[in-house]
Amino acid sequence: MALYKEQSLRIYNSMSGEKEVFSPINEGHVGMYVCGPTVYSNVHLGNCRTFMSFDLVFRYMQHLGYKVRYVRNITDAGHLENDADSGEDRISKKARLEQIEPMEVVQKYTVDFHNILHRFNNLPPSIEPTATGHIVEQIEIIKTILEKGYAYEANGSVYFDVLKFNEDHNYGRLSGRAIEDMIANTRELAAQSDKRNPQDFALWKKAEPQHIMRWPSPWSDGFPGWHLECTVMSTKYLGEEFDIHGGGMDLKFPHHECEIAQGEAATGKSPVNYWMHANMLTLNGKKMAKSTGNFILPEEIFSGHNDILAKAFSPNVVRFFVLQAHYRSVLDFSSEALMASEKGFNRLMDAYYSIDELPASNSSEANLEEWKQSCYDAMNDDFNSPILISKLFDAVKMINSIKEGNLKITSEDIQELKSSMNAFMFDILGLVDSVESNSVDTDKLSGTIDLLIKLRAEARMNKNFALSDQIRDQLAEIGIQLKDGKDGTSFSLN
RNA sequence: GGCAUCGUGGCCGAGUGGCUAGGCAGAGGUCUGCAAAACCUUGUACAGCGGUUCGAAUCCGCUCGAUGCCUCCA
Repeated sequence: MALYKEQSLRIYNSMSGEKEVFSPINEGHVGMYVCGPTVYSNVHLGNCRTFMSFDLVFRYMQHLGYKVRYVRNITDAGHLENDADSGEDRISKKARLEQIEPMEVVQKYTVDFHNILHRFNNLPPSIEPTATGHIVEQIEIIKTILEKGYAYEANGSVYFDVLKFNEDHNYGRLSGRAIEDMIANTRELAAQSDKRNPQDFALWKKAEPQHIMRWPSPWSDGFPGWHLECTVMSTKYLGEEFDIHGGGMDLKFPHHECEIAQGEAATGKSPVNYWMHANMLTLNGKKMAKSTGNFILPEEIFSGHNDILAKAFSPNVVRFFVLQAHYRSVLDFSSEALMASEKGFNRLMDAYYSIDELPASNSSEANLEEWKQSCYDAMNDDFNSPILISKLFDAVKMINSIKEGNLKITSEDIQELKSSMNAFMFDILGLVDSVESNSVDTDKLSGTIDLLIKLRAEARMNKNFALSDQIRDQLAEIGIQLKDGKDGTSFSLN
């Protein structure tokens, strides 16, 4: 029997503002769409946090036995940068700056994006469609929305008629905005003369002569509007109504609001059952953002090449740090916080690796079933990874107590503990088993260090502490720490 | 200005009415040739004021503060 029948998963739905029991449209299947990146520069850690959050969702759903189709787009057509820029989009602007083709920029940063997410051990989505690959579909849906009367053409561009839509639908439901308020609080914007109303948004934009990325359409040579690609690609691959739509909190308005409007205008159906929004990663108390320069790149963290970092941190530790906060909470990035996570992470991994050496007893004093269910309860409660991690530390305590002889456990339970820890740490949280992934190198390394440990033990036996301390200290200098325990010396790599 | 979210101990970060988060740091202890590591034990908290309640960090109101969105944005 599939696990999802035993576990009751609840998801916080941004639309209702409440945690709701998750019930997919088709039993056993989940359709999930997540707004992907605009590939015009390197992804920063803030972007990565969002994708790690949804990777957690993807992984847990799969663990529960759901067949998940996870669609995440690549925005390679660029969005309008600002009104003063006469419709020039980000990707083509960058291209001109670097004297290369737009698609070269797209390729470069798409590769970077994939590499970075892979290092964070994110699973690739099931489908990763691009905006430029779906221009035809976007033009078709614009025609439909025009036919239904929710859009109008003006000077070669097509705009969504928000006021018209709001007459028989509710624009602003997701973000909790009333259209009257929006009208009352509209900023003074120049160069919006084609729009009937400032709230209207572009479905198709006529390209200025210097605009590189352009496609023919019934209205003009131009490019699709900012919000259309997600509507088209989500419904093409998941259906007019699908289960989960995710994205960063900053996309809630206007992007997701516009997606709802476009979907409802085109099909008459509300496209999404569960809206999920991942919160921001902050740096210095402010949102990480490319545009403000307040960001840190994953590469800088892996290498330690950034002034705010005391040292380098592995992708694994960064992922653990991110998962120690709930996805709907703001998380502040700092070297200190990462340092704390690293120590905790190492303790967790050390405990995991010591499970195989635990002594078995004839009976168990620990209630593993109860512990395991508490781990599921955490995840079932809107993917509460910080609680899950606290439960894993309960297991660390359990493992250490068994090791110290203060707790008895059967060999069956040891196996159960190991497989559960394995599932929660690696399958669900997506941490990487570093011993397993580096086995070839560590074989040679550990043989070498074991020799040094033996030599040091001999020196200590002969009370040659000068030599034994030299071995210990010099290994420490190159990042190898010797650990003297009851049953001899082991080591760890820092 | 409008809408939304949040304000937890030295730091990070869970928790939504009564009972414990967890991690890091700190203190004490075990172990050690000395250390480190590991393990055990352990303290300090719910922005402020008022209200509801037998009982509030948790609900309500106000004040102060912070952040996000309102323009591309994970």
